[in-house]
Amino acid sequence: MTFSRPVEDEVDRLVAAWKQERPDLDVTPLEVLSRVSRLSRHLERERRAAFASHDIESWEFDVLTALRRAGEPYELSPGALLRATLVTSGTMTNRIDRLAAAGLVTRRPDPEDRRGVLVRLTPAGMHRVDTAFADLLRRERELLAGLEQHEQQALAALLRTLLVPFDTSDGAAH
Amino acid sequence: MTFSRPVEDEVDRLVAAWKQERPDLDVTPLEVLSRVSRLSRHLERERRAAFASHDIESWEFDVLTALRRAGEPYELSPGALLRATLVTSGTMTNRIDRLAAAGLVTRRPDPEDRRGVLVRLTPAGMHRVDTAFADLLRRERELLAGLEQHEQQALAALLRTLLVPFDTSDGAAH
DNA sequence: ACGATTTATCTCGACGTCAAGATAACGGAG
DNA sequence: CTCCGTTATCTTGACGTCGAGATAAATCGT
Repeated sequence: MTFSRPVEDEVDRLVAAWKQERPDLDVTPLEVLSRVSRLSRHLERERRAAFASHDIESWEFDVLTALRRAGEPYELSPGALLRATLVTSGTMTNRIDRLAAAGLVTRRPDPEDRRGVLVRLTPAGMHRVDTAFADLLRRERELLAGLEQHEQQALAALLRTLLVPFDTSDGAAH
Repeated sequence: MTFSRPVEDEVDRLVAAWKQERPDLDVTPLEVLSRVSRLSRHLERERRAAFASHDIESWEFDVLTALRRAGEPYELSPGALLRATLVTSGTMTNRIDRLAAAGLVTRRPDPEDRRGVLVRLTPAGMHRVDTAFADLLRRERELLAGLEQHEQQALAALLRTLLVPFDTSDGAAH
């Protein structure tokens, strides 16, 4: 059995400072949520660096992977894409415009709903995303190397509990 | 003893879709990291909503809390602030400008280093941040209500492990 | 059929962030 | 004391996102 050494991260210091300044408040929620926010920020930087070598940007990747995951014929509506990526509709329109200009997706009217359009991955987009994704997974595995398999599973399960309420009630962007 | 029901979040669906489309890849890193990113995004929305009622914005809060935590005399350099908030120097300059214009902080030259300046919380800024912080903690506690105390502690510990490498090697923004 | 409501997407202006570079001052080596 | 690399902050321009509103079509109740 290994005992955890007193290794501190920035959040430990942050919480200690609050206890000093506002001993009347219970700041334990920060132990979890502040770490989530900060880790996410660090991850975003890592992603950006990882993608730089593949000539792809973070936001492009998010959209292309959603289409890639959808499977044949790699086609989704803008609405489905914005729900998958947690951005607003204006943002998604803009993203699709730029991806189409880059030849990574095409846009065509939905034959079954004349309000809608369908966004489809091109072969070029497919190749781009598959290459970048493999590399991303490799780098992410390294970031998790500090945790045992079972710890990763436990962490995933705990995070899922927090996430379910958001993903159940419609967390759709407008 | 309670058995966990098969409650799914969006990441479960996302991982399942990848296994279908790319059975050759091991996508388990996403179980953790994708949840961190998505949860952070949801949290940011919650924060924005919470702050709306206090006439304060998310980015303002981040800067003001850093100063508040610092304790008497509630004064830090821009450099310290950008390290605390994980933004770049240009962003921080801009933020301080706007906070100063709003009368929530003041800026004065550092008497000991003529390159530097010191940013200090005003009484108005202090009041603003203390009110908003109490409310934020209340809301965050609700978000964590789905987890027992010991689960929250376990989650915090696991996240710390992932965070330490970033916070140890200088994760400073430029 | 008709009108009201909902849904899907796009338009546009305001805003915050980033990245790179400019400026100025510090601090150690010789 | 001077040179030079480093550090601290600010400036600037490009860019991506948001949020509110516009447009158009589908859906539902009567």
